Amino acid sequence: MSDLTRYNFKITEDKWQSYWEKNNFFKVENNSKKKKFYCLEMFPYPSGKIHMGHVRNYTIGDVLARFKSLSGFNVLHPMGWDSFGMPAENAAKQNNINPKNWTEENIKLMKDQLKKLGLSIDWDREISTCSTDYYKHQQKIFLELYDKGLVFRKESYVNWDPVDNTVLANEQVIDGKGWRSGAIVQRKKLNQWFFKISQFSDVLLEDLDNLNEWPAKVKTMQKNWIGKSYGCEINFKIEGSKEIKNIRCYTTRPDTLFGFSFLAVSVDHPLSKYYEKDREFLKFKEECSKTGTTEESIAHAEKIGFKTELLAVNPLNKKIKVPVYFANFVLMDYGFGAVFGCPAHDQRDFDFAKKYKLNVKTVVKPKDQNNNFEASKEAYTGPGILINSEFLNGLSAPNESIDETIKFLEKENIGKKKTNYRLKDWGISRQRYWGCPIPIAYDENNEIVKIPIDDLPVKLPDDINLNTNGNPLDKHKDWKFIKINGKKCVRETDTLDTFVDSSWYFLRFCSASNSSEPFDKKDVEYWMPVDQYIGGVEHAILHLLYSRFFTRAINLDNKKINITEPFKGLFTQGMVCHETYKDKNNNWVSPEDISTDDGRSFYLKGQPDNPITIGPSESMSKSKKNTIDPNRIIEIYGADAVRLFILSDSPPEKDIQWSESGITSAHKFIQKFWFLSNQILDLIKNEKTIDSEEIEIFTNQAIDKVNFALNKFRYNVIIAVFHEIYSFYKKILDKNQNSSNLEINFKKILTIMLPVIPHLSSECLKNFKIENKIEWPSIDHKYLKSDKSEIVIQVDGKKRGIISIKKGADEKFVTDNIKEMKLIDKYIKDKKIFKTIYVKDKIINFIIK
RNA sequence: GGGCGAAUGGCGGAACUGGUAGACGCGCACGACUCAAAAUCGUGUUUCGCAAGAAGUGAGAGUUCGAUUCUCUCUUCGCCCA
Repeated sequence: MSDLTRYNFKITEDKWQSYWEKNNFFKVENNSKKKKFYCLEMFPYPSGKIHMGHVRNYTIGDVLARFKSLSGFNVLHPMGWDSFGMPAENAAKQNNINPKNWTEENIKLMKDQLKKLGLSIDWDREISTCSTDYYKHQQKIFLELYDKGLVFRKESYVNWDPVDNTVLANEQVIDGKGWRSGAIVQRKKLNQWFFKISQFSDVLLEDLDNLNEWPAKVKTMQKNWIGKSYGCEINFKIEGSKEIKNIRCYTTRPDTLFGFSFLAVSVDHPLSKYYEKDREFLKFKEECSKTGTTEESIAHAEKIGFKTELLAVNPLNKKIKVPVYFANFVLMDYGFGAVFGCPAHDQRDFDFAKKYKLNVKTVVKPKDQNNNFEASKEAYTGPGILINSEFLNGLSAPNESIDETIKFLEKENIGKKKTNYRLKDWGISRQRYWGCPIPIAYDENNEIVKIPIDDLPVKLPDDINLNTNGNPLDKHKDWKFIKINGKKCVRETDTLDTFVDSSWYFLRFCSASNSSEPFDKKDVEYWMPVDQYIGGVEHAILHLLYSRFFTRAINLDNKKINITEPFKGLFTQGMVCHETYKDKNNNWVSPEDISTDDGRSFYLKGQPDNPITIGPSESMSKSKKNTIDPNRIIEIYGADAVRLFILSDSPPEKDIQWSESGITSAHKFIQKFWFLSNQILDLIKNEKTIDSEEIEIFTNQAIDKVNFALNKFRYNVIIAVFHEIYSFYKKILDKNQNSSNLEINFKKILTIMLPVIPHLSSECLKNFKIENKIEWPSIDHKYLKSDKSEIVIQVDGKKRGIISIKKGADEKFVTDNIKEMKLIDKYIKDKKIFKTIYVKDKIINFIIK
């Protein structure tokens, strides 16, 4: 007798997980005659607890990895830890422990949790970016890039917290104040390290076209981020100063030059040094420093200016002279730190001009307006025709007018055409302890000295006092002062941005155990590029762009690897959302703390007089208390149920709503299927009848649907097919007939379910005496469609009936058959058929009107 | 403000290149089992209508024999950039 007891997922899932582990089931070799498939999910930050976002990300990846593996590919599916970064440092500060211990402890916890999901990961290749085994190679790469001239040092502005004595990331600046100290953040100039990513602006942009397995959305975002623009640099003559005779500007709209009414420069512009003794200017500069450094904060801030006594001359009409301002909305990093203001055709300039009562002269009119058109309420930025612009009048803006203006400026030697990029060089210095040390020192003349290769890695010191202001490494005298070749040196105390760690980890996975080199050329040639990369869309720009930069940087001058694009396919999954709850005092409430008696109205657990209001479903976050702990759910329902549900309700690229009823229904399915499988096991012991065509057709079609859905990432459709499979085989069971092809087909079914619910499938397959050599079933195409087709009968495009007829029938045959049907007489009667449209095996449409 | 995308039952969603709209799940209703409940199983479930039938994929137009699918305008929402 078969096992008709309930499916004990705890025992079975444990059993298979340890079986896979003991047998090194997912260990992958670098040399194989099989075709390779590199499946990678973005590696996690080891916070100590997995969240539903991880569950979704890694389940999607695991389904693909298992599918490819069953399909005969040699699959690399590794996992690692993005383990440097601020949370460890903060936690260590709070609890007075070492970030290293905290991180390693978390990795242990999280690894156990991930293993409980039953992922097909080759743990032998596990890497952790905070281990010297990893970052020693990174330091080597850093020095190589330095030798290639891709690393440099320059002064740059940062958000400075004057209380904590530390640099803040943009997102740590809230309303102009430090998130921790609450102090007003200052802009401070610091010497910092940069990667010269701008050298690759053009190729990074152009090569986006080749990434045809990337979402268009991500490519657009990267394109906008790189922000290539064609414009013009113009040299303005300045009057009223002995020192400054010219100011150079960059503009994308030189054609609006006749609407020029002021010139604005950044407070950091070289011009500013002549105003350093001016108290009013210093006050203004300080005011500007409160604005912050992001483009967004500048855009939102009120436009303010400081008027100088200087005048700028309009190069197209030298009689026109306009005032020169310092302004808070001009960035030194963009263009030349100076812009010419044309209020009529730029909203920012318009706001500024209104505030300081400057001239607004309209020089472009929309095509359907007359020449008296005036941009009086807001700037007009659309296309049109040039007016009030002397020799430019009548040209169409923007294309024709821009070309013509540039031609003139070049001829007169006042300006020239220039391509500009929004993408800035990548600042990689972080004044923090918990990051990869920069392998650089400075000698007594403050000259840069590379740490010799033999002295690598530069290890982070363990004995560190984190409870100091500023960078703890800076205070660690033993570590900081060293000798290189007998010369006294001071170490660089900045550490690397953690985005550096994740910019090459996918290469490291190819040769995870190579201790002498970051990676082995042969391994990388075999595995790269990543065939499918899966992760959150929040990394659409920085992480992916930096990784694309890194592969090019590593390849520069000496082709170390055989690829330029690291990620052939990219998939960005949606977020996991949950309803939000608030109590009567407007406090967020966790879903675990609410109760209901009737399923309609809810109250705070144990407090029936404290009603709960249900808010919209939003992405799970600790602050809104709408998180669900995957651990708890796995405990209650099992990993297979969680995997099944997280894929079932929405297509993977869209957000998914977590629901209690959803996970219970997934759990019920697992139980139901277990009974079904066991009952079929019983049934196949009976005497066999002949092959059932019905089974053959259904099973082949089911496999076909699953194949299709797998290739298109329509994983929610796969789950729908699973339900169809259940109800079909339930009906077979009810017939209580063992067709001679039942067993073989049901085994195929179990196999195609394996990527999604590996534990249950493996257990069922084992009961069917299949344990090793499981292969993805092939399709017998003759069963995909029967020899009859259902033809829809339409009259005037409306569905009026359906007829089942042999395949490939011609129009006459179909019409003759339809004529015998009374159904159609009703609609056609004695009306004349004008025209008949017949699409073979699909549809026939009679037009009678 | 600019760019991109989305809108289908009470809800999540399905529909391959224009060809039976609503697969599958949730919820709900009814029924079976039960002293009863839970669990489980079965049936039904776009709307209006007793029915025949009609309408129907955010709104409005267009192309077409035929539009959820293609084109245009608009509305709302989301994301990114500003």
